[in-house]
Amino acid sequence: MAAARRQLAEVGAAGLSLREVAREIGMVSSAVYRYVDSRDDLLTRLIVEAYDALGETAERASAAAVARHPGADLERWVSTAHAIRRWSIDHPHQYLLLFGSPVPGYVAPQDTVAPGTRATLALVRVVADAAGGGRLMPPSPPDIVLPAPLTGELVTLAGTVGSALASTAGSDASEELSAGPALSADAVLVFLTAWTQMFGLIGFEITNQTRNMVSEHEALFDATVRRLAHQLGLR
Amino acid sequence: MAAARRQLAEVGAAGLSLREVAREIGMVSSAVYRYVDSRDDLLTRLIVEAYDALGETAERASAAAVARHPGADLERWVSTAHAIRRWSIDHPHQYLLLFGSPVPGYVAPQDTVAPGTRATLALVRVVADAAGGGRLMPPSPPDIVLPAPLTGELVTLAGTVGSALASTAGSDASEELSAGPALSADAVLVFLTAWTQMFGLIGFEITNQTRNMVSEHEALFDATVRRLAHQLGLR
DNA sequence: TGTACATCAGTGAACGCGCGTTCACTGATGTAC
DNA sequence: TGTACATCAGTGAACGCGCGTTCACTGATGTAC
Repeated sequence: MAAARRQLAEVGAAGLSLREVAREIGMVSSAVYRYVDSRDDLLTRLIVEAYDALGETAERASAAAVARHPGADLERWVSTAHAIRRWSIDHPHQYLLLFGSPVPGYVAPQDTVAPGTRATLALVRVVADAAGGGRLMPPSPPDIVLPAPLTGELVTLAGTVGSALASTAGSDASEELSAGPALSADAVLVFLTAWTQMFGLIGFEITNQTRNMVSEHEALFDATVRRLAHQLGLR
Repeated sequence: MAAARRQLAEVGAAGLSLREVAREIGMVSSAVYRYVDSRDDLLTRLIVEAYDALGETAERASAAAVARHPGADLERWVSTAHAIRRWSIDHPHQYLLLFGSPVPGYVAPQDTVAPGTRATLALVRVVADAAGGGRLMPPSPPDIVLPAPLTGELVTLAGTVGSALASTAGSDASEELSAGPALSADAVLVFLTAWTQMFGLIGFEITNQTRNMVSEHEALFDATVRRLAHQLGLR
């Protein structure tokens, strides 16, 4: 697995080959079948591993921020976000394995779903905790009429998130109990917005879309993330 | 080229093969070298083609909106954005070729840079035109202190954008002249934010990151884009 | 303590596959006088 | 109108490559009595 991880880091998921992995550990290619069912199986393991690594990074940063300054939601949000970016920039191929183009011919099995939500949940927990503590003060939103089906979906999503948070509470939410469906549909919308923006920005940085335009990536990310916090109502 | 485009649409860039393209048009594999220098050359052409298609889509939508309601910046922004999303959703593999994981072993030559900016320029032109017409009314921003190097970069970028707009003016800016460096550093920051968010959201939709969470993609995109317009100050 | 056997990690050869690229070639189409 | 030649599009065979996967195997390590 370590060799596979190294190879992934070097050539990316699309170029990953069982034979090359075997070569690197000085094994004959058929020997890796002792440890792995197939190439797809190897990919799945790498995906789960990467999701877990990213998720743990986010959770640790979030918990550390709580330990430092309980109730300082803004700083907790910012450092969780920076932890996510840091890990992504340090592991670009793993990031792309998770959020980039799908690997041709590979279909992700169900096992990858749960670990895939960890980082996102760590982020949303910051918002939910602030909301639960009555500290969420979003600026008055622009008046945009949402179509009913979308509103319905956001409400449902708020519920899903609420129970997901509740079921994993205690792992790092040392401060307060997750209080049920604390998020409004509007908060969920803004969170979705923030989430896609964060990952969009990180993705652009990694795939170098911003070449010739931006070099101060970390500062730009920081400013972006603080703007998002403001929109969410984190103080 | 048409066959190559079809094949790209089917299997994606990483799975694209000269031999398969040749097969589809009923040619022997060596015959395609009459038309293309190498596989990389074919990829480059496809990239340029895709950038141009996306760019033209955006430019047309923008121009059409101006023709319908001159000065209605918000609607112009919204329909340009929707045109970009529409094209992307309809051409997922081409989108991923441009904005997804880099194809292993391929390095984009310089020729792809200019067409790569068309869609972005179409978007930024909407903002610049509104600013030039004195119609840009952004809400008071959250007070976030930008580090000096970032501010410097944003100012430079504003200048670059200004001259890029000026040099391509007239092509679709039928309404008004692009008035020099109309954008403030702050407007550039918010635009970058909007840009990454739009493409982040589209990318997530295409790679299906939002599975099980959102199905009302178009409505979500619309709401997002309108929020962004509000932040930019478009009315 | 010693023997008999099962488990296990890894070997090496082979399979069939599709790929990008080269090269000398054929035959049709166009051009010059 | 007819001949001579150049250009051009496409052929077919071959190259060397790396891939995922299978299969029968070897030899070391562990376990039972």
